[in-house]
Amino acid sequence: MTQNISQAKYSISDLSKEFDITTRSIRFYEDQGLIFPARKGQTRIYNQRDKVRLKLILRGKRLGFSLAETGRLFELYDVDKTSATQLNTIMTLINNKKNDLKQQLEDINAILIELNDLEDNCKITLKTLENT
Amino acid sequence: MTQNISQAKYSISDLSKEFDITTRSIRFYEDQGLIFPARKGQTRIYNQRDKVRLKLILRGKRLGFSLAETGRLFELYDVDKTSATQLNTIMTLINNKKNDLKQQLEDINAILIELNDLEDNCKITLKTLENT
DNA sequence: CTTACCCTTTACGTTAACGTAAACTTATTA
DNA sequence: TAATAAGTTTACGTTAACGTAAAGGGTAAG
Repeated sequence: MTQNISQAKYSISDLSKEFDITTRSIRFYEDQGLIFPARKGQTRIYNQRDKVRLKLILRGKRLGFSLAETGRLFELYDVDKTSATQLNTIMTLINNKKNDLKQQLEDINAILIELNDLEDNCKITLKTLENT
Repeated sequence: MTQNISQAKYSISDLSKEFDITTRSIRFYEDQGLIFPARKGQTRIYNQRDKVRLKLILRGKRLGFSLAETGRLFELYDVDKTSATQLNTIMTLINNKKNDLKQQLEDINAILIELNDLEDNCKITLKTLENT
């Protein structure tokens, strides 16, 4: 009783429009081993999994991750069939990444504070200008 | 009564060591107009202001800012002698940046949650391996 | 004086992440 | 059937952010 669970399928231009990136970029990510869409003939067919990966790739980019880094993060998700030593290696990687991200959180909060100060200064200066 | 307030001075290699970057990078940032150290002869002399800027440049990099973006942020700090319309433009820029950063905060929190899940899975798998 | 070290400028090389163009296949529409 | 649209591969071009090497000046120690 193998049900044909209807999986959503997308063309490359579908995803291109949805994520507002070029098809060139999408093919490039495949080239770098980050996604591996199915093929119908030679045409690429993307499914939900590919879509999620694209979303993660773009999120990574916003955070300044290289494609290689994002690729390594993807690998971390295939934890099955790994030995204890491998698991420990993975946990080290995870903790490194977490520390990076915590540093980024600090950075962002610092900049936000500065930007708020700047904004306040602008407002004050504006008030001053109005009173002339 | 012009006091000679003793300003700290640094050589390029001082800063290179302190921030763990190459002198090439430091000169490059100057090339891009992000810092403008004084000169003694043709040797660069850096002061506290330059040091702060370097710190900000590196923080920007950690957040995925391009040097050009960081440069634009630096310009925002010179708010003096600007007209009201300019101030409004600046405040728009500030708000755009703030929105970007808030998006990054969301991104980072999302990834941190995923990493924690991953870590939990690793731990569980490790426990399982121990019980064999 | 020369050796060593730190500084300088000039300039070509390198990597990541695509842009862009050429040349071609497949499918749909007029 | 011819044109249009969307897909493909191949491959050279581009930009940012430095790396790296060459060629040289300034000064302090041996």
